[in-house]
Amino acid sequence: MRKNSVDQRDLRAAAVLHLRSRLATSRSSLARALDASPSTLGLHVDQLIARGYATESGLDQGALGRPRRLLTLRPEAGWFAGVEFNAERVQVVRVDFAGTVRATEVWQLPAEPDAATVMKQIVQMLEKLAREAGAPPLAIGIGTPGLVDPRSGMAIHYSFVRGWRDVPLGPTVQARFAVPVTLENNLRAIALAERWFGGGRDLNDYVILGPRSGFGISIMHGGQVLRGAHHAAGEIGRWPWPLAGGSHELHDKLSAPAVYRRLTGLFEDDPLPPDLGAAFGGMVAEDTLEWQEVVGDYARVIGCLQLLLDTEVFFLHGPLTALGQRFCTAITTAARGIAPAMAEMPLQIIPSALGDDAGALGAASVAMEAWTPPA
Amino acid sequence: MRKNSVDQRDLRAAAVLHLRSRLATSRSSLARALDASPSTLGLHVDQLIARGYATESGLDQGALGRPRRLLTLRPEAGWFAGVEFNAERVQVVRVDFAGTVRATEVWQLPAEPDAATVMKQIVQMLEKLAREAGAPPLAIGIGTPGLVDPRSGMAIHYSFVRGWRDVPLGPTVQARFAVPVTLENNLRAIALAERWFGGGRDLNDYVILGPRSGFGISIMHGGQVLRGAHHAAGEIGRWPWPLAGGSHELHDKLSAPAVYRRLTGLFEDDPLPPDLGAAFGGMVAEDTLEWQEVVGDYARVIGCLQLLLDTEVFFLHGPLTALGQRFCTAITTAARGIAPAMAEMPLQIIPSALGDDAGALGAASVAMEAWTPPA
DNA sequence: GGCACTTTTTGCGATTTCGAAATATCTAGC
DNA sequence: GCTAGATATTTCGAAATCGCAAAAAGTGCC
Repeated sequence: MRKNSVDQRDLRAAAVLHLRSRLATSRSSLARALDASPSTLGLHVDQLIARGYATESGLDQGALGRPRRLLTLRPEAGWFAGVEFNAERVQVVRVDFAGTVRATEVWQLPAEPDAATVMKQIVQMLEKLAREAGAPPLAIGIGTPGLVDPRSGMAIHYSFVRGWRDVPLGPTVQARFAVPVTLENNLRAIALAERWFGGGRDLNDYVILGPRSGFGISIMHGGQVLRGAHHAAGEIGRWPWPLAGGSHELHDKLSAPAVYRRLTGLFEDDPLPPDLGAAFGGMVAEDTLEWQEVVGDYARVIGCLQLLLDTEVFFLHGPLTALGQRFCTAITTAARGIAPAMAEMPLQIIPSALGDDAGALGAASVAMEAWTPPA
Repeated sequence: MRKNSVDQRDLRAAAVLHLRSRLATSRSSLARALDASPSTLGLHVDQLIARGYATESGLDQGALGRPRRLLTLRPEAGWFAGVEFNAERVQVVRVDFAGTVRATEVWQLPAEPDAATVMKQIVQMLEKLAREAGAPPLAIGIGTPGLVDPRSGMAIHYSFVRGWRDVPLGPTVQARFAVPVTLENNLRAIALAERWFGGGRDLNDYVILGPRSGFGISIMHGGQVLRGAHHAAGEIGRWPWPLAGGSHELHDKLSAPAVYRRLTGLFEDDPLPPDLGAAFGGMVAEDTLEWQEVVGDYARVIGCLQLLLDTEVFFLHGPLTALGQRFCTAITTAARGIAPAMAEMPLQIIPSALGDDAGALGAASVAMEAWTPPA
């Protein structure tokens, strides 16, 4: 129905995004990718070059014909700030205009912080990034746990920070830095991170598995993040488990702490190691019954998701990635054995190559996508 | 990133679609809806009128200002054909250019038909429609059970018709009628029917529940049908059930025949009434244990879907709609009791107002969306 | 009736985009 | 070295679109 078309300003913005993703490298390939005429696109590229956003970076001789004049974004044209936080820490990243990560910083929050403390810390770390960069960012993205309304910049609710209810996080930060500030849910930001910095570069359909203190997923479908009618899609941690008549939630079985307890035999109240990722990494791989049960639960959930969503790849994030490819392969195998229908199902589960930075990188991705070149 | 914009020909097509959906009724409201300038849109509307697709149908005086000149599509400007079939029957509808259903026809197929018989029947019924209309259709949509590739017009697989594998249904029909032919999966077509002819007129996010001979769903998200990476999304009938360690599939529990057997105590091999819808309609409503179990199973599945997809409405289709609002209300109530998380969840389940025609109407919707005015 | 006000529609110059042809720049083959 | 062929980029007139101002067509108040 609607053409994949864009108008002047958006055309330039789309060109910048394509160059940053390195999906297109010359005027002609950009024109093809953006479905614009070569002449129009040439004009916009010339403008981007004139304003210092891009340069020609040499020639690329194909097998035949006139060589393409390669286009590159100028890293020094500006930078984007990505922020991610939860109840324990705040992390920021600085990404230059070409999409290279230039700095990351983590700050541990005091125990049981309140909303004001978190907000203050976010602003302080952004200020530090700006000082180091010698310039304000072009845009700021914030990955926020809990419910978020990206439109208004309000953080609706997050139970692990005291007083975190209807916090005007977006407007507050915007007032301080006077640049576009965009909020996005944590996990959905990670979906974007996978697209811009991870293994989702050439994929339009994938799912992020996010077992951390809880268990949630985010869905990339047709190149767009699936948000749901009330910005609440992906909350499957609240599924009852086992599904038919269980008294638990999926959270209680598949979250990172839960999996650690199940694999090590710890009780509910026993203290957890401070760094779960390291703890999982140091585990000796054994085909214990507990291991098989955890793998089986994951396989069931992922198998169902695959039948429902028909996605291309599942990216595993969070501490459990330390269990490595072995864990993912075990899940795949188990899923194929659950039901005849699942045996033939295409299924790919991959531990994300992005580490703890994923959320902050995703937030930076949000900023990159929100920015458009000035008129 | 990309603007919601359209170009010349698509702008006219989008204008026609908006007029048909009665979401916009004047030049100015169309311009706002399509995000185009009033001047540009005026030109296109003048063209549509000049070519006989639309007319001005009076004035609408608002509270203030110059009255709008109402625009209407001319029903006699052409018609669209919608076809739906399964192993038992073929149904066609004729929808005029303004979106009014003008004729529907059903043909019962012989028992265990083969692919050639089905195709021949489809073509014959389309020919009859065209004869009655006195003109060939502007476009044809076909709602197809099983796997479908809308791009190539190939029907990949459907087990209940002999030899139904990689059938070039689209190209075959196109060769006969020389108009655009679009295939779409049965249930996904119904999602479009709900948008064009049912209760989904003002909704962008809803889910179709399709318990017929099997159990599947289709998902409308952000105004777009969710297809999945391999056109296979929504196949949750193949979920194992109960989820944790069940030896059944959801099909076996929630399909229309299964529900009928569960509610009436019939055995697997007992014959079913010929018209399940009528049978459900004639049922005396009793709070039996079986009823509660069926409702409970539906509640669990729908609750999980709601947490995952965060949709606005679930539309119930198929024979079970005959159980009425009572069934849907019972599911809603049951879902709220399953888990604490589900108690506060927004949840709306509605029996579709579209009857057995839904699939054919959806196919016609596919045709309407595929058509664009000639240059 | 006349005037202020509101909203829709139309008119027009400026801007943007397109399409196609012309030009540029390479490889391959003779 | 020259020519044919291929692909990329630029040029340029035509077409589409926009933004804004003007005109049209009502209501309500005096």
